[in-house]
Amino acid sequence: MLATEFKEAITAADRVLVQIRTAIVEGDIPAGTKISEPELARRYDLSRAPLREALARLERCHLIERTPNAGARVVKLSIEGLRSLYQLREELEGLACRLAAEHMTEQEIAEVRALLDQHLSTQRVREGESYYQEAGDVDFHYRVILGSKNPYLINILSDELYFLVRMYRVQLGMNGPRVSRAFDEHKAIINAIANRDGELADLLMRRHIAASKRNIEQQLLQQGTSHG
Amino acid sequence: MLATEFKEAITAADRVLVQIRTAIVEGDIPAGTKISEPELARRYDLSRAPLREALARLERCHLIERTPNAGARVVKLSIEGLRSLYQLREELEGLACRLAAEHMTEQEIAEVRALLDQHLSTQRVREGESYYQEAGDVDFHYRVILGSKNPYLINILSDELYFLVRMYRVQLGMNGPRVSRAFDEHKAIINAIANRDGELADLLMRRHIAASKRNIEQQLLQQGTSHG
DNA sequence: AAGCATCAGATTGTCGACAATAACTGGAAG
DNA sequence: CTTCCAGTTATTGTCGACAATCTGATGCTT
Repeated sequence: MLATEFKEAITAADRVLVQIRTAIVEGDIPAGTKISEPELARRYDLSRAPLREALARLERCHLIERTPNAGARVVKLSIEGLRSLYQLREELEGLACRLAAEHMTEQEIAEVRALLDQHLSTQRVREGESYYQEAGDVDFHYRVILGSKNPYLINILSDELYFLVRMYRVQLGMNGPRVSRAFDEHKAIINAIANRDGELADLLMRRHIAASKRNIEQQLLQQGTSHG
Repeated sequence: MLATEFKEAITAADRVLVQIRTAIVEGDIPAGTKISEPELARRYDLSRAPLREALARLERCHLIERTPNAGARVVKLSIEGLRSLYQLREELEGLACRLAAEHMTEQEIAEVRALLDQHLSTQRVREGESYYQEAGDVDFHYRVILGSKNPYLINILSDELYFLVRMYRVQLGMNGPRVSRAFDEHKAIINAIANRDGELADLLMRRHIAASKRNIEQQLLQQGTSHG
């Protein structure tokens, strides 16, 4: 899905990684499920060697938790986990904004603006389908992150943290007025970057992420209280 | 070395990971070296399966770079790499300080202070031996990072970024007046945390890290100019 | 002579089987 | 009836071998 995955050669471990990762993020493999290596190997029709390679990378992006000799479980979504994750996200994407304001080329900025216009039109067409919003949002953030030009920051955000972020968002959903507001916030952020105002872009991005967090937090609280 | 490694069971992959990682950090396997799986398997007397598991984790902490079907190389130390890495470090350890000022218990703070006193005494005894300073510094930063109580932040800093940080520091060295100053800076940081002044602790930590960066940067520049 | 295609060698990716460890069931003792 | 212990089963960790791919050298063509 992300550009960093298309290095040169695609291996079986890469393919099954994408499949399982998508299944976890979308909830097809529910949170908290015990991972059985033989079962998954049969299911995806390959040996355990590439499967274990894939599991190692899933652990890397915090989608599963392994304990030696005991196996792996799909991570559980929790309010503390969400807070810790978004605390980091605010800080790192804020930094990404400051660096993007410094390093993004005019062409890259123009491309992001074109992307936003495109999102706006598709949003009009497919109103209510939150999945497209989700994809669009991820794409916007991804562009800004790349714009930071810091390889370690890019790696941490887009390869390690973002799949878990998407898991929270996909499984707990974006609702109501939040969807339309996000576009305006994206616009404001890219404007600040275009003006080379890193401080402002940082601030706006932090608020944008904080708002998103509150939204998911409420869903989690409602879900939690209704169950217990 | 770090507490996060002693989970429950120690496997062969864990052991060889620690061995190879130490060899890379200390420079026994020089930067830029091509990694040969069969050779390392013979050298450490095990099969390629656990070795590959170890290599996957080394890639995770940026000590090696793999390209599919082509093999792995030990990472090269560069001035751009150092800057990108320390840019992140400043931000993340600054955050860690703010969180530590909020979450560390009085007892944890007292332990860090005891640790610093101990470092001071051992420094007097073993003056000049920069390795002990190195270990002590890592230990101090590690305590503060743990004090943040944010599991994702802890994981990124101590499991992913810190071995590369250590590689820069061990191979390019800490020299002269920097060593003794570091202790004072550590003292000031833990004092700010003890006063629950997260802002100040953040600022002091950023300066501390920036100073460390400049030190290594100079070494790299001298080394670079003397060669070409 | 330079550039490209082809082939040999080595390396990585994948497979199935074995060994070591952990989880589960059943039974016995308190 | 509960708790602890042992045997059984299933799972993970490791191994050696095979297949697919890349690297480098050789020879041919232009």
